[in-house]
Amino acid sequence: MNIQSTYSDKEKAIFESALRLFDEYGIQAAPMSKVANEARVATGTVYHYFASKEELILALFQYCRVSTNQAILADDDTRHSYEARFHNVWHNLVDYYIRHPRIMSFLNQFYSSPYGKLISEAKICFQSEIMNFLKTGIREKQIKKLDLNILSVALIGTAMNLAQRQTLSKTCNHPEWGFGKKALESMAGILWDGIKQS
Amino acid sequence: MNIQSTYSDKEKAIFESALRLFDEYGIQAAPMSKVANEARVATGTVYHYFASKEELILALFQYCRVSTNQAILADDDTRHSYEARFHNVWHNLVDYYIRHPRIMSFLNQFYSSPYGKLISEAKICFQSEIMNFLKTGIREKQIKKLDLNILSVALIGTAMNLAQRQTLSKTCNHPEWGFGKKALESMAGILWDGIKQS
Amino acid sequence: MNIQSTYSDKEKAIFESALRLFDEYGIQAAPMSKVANEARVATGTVYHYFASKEELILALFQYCRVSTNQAILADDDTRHSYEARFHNVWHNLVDYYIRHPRIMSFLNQFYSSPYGKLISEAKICFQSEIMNFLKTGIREKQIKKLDLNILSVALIGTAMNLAQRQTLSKTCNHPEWGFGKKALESMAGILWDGIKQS
Amino acid sequence: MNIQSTYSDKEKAIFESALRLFDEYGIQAAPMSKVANEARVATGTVYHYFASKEELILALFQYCRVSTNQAILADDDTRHSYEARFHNVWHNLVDYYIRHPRIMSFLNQFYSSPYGKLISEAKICFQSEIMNFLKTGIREKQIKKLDLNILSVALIGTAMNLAQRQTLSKTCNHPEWGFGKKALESMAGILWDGIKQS
DNA sequence: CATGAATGAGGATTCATTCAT
DNA sequence: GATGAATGAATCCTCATTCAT
Repeated sequence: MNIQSTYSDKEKAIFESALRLFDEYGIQAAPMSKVANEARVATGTVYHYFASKEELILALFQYCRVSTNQAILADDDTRHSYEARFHNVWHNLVDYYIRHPRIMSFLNQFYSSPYGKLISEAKICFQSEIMNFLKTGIREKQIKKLDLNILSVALIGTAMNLAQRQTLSKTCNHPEWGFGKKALESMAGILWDGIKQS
Repeated sequence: MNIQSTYSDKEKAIFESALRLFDEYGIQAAPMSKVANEARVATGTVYHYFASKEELILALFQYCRVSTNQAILADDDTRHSYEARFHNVWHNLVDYYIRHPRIMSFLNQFYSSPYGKLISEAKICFQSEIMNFLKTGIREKQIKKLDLNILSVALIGTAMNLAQRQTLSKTCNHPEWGFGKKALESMAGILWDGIKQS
Repeated sequence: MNIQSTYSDKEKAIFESALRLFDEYGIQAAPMSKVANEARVATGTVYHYFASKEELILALFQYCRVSTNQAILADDDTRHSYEARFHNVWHNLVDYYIRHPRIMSFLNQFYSSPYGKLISEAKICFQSEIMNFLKTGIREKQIKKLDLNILSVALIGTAMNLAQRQTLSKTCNHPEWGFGKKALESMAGILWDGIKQS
Repeated sequence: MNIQSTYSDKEKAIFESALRLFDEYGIQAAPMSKVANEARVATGTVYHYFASKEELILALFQYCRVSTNQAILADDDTRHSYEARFHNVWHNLVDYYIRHPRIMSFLNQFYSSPYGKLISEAKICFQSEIMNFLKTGIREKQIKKLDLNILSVALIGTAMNLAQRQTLSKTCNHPEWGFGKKALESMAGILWDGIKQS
């Protein structure tokens, strides 16, 4: 049961087109007409599905939020050790953003733009499953009893920042800014060393 | 010798106006005319100092970059322990962004927008002093011999993400998203525990 | 035999919806889609009955024209004195517009808009029954031998203007602009005094 | 001291252009771009002077209202008999609309459109000088003690309606709908006979 | 240097109309 | 007949930029 099945083909085409153009021009500078063109629909059609550019942006945010959420915890397996699960979650997050640079770009722009202020609740919601995952770690005394927001910052802040640089290193042809498998592993290790119950 | 002294009063007024409006409307949606109005100058005057909107944005980026850089390492004191210095640097970064939310907002927007791709070199440069600080830690065997970019991600990714949430918690009136002094301290502690040479 | 019986229920629903929306938004600014919605039919259905927006407007004009015409002379009774009949016709006209403000609004808009120029003949036709009524008055030496158009202006100009103000006084909550029964009576009296054969 | 001197040349050009296009297409269907073109200015220039199409329409209404007002009572001479003055005022009104059919067209459209509801007070104000003129007639026992609004309807309703038909008779090439000098005179006579103190 | 009126290309949005179902 | 998704031309308005004063 995939969330994406709740969107029609046209809506999905519009989302994909928007993601590409938001990445290329920036959310605010991307014209709706181009979004429509690239989605192979008429301008009016976009407005048939989304009342305004803002509505499209918010719907796209939900779409990305849910996709990301699903990807991160999809293969979380409680039979594994918490340490392994933690590594896995963090890697999933990084991987997801690296494999979907436009979604990362969009989410980053969204959060830092005025739109970010529109979603107050939604945002918390976004992270609630990760929050639960971290709570479990504390409850099971696998990680230190730290502020949940702090743990979340440690997990998400590093993953986002790292994926962003990795993507930038490709975009800008600066491979030396990028990371190898070993480097990624060490980042997860730093976090785990920092938060594990010792 | 303050960097800001190299800008005239009008330029600084334009920068401040731009920071406010970029925060309110988003960089791309903020009109030059409003930037001019709020800076109490004529539209033409802005174009006297900055050839175009893009030039203004890039100049503002330099301005913010340098300000931030100065603030972070201004009081670094090599007579203190490296651990203390690390905590200090990280806190300075967080503090600076929290005390200058518009600068944070601008830098975040800048990096996630297409402008971010314009500054390849500049960006690295931005972090070079922090890089040096981290190199020192490795050379002096205070921290593990990790990839410098990874260490930089750990430092900057967490600080940015944390400051952003702190600011959002105020903007959105959700104090529960914010952090107390103790929580901040623990974040720095996690990092240090993760990277210190044990 | 009512004129309205020649229209289907759907057509009448569309007419009513159009009258309401033309009054609210103005003829040109009222969208066909809203006309359809409010008439509880699909957009395409409107186009099934009326080839275009212009056709709808013209059909609605006929509809209103005939309704009005019928209402004004419906109870004209040649057994009464001409003076009484004149008063009655004038009052019927005023009453009809006051009781059907949307029809008045539509006809006013129609006549003052470019559509008004489309109906040359039709318009005269519209007034032909009133013209006949006035001719009778002259023939029977009840009223002065004046230009028929002038008499028609006296009758219709005052009735329209008065009804418009009365309606506006309600819409704008300015009862002092409105008229009582006595004032209405005096208006008819002025006209009669001005045109009667003395 | 002409009211029009308070408008710049560009504003007046925009007004004239708007009057022409509002007459040709109807207020709502006349595009601002054409208004600008015909006024020989750029689109943006129109928006420099008028914040929106609605603002332009309201400003134009004021402009027309004042012009009309001035024209009607400009040559009113209290040394003449009240009857002569009454005829003069009524003729001035008719003449003004006939000589300025676009102003008449605009005012008619304005009053019958939704904009008409915006001006409540302004409208009364518009007629206040005519009201005073009528009051004088009553006070000096030249005309019957009738409701002022009724007198105003008699004066304005007939003048508007007559001018409208006269103009339509030209536009539609139906000279038989029009009026000669004698017919006009008789209309004023009807009114005077109806309202004069006998 | 400073001003702000003027420009006009470009963007968000609407809406009359069509047509496959 | 009835539907309403789809179209895209047309509209209102914005805003980066210029330039005469």
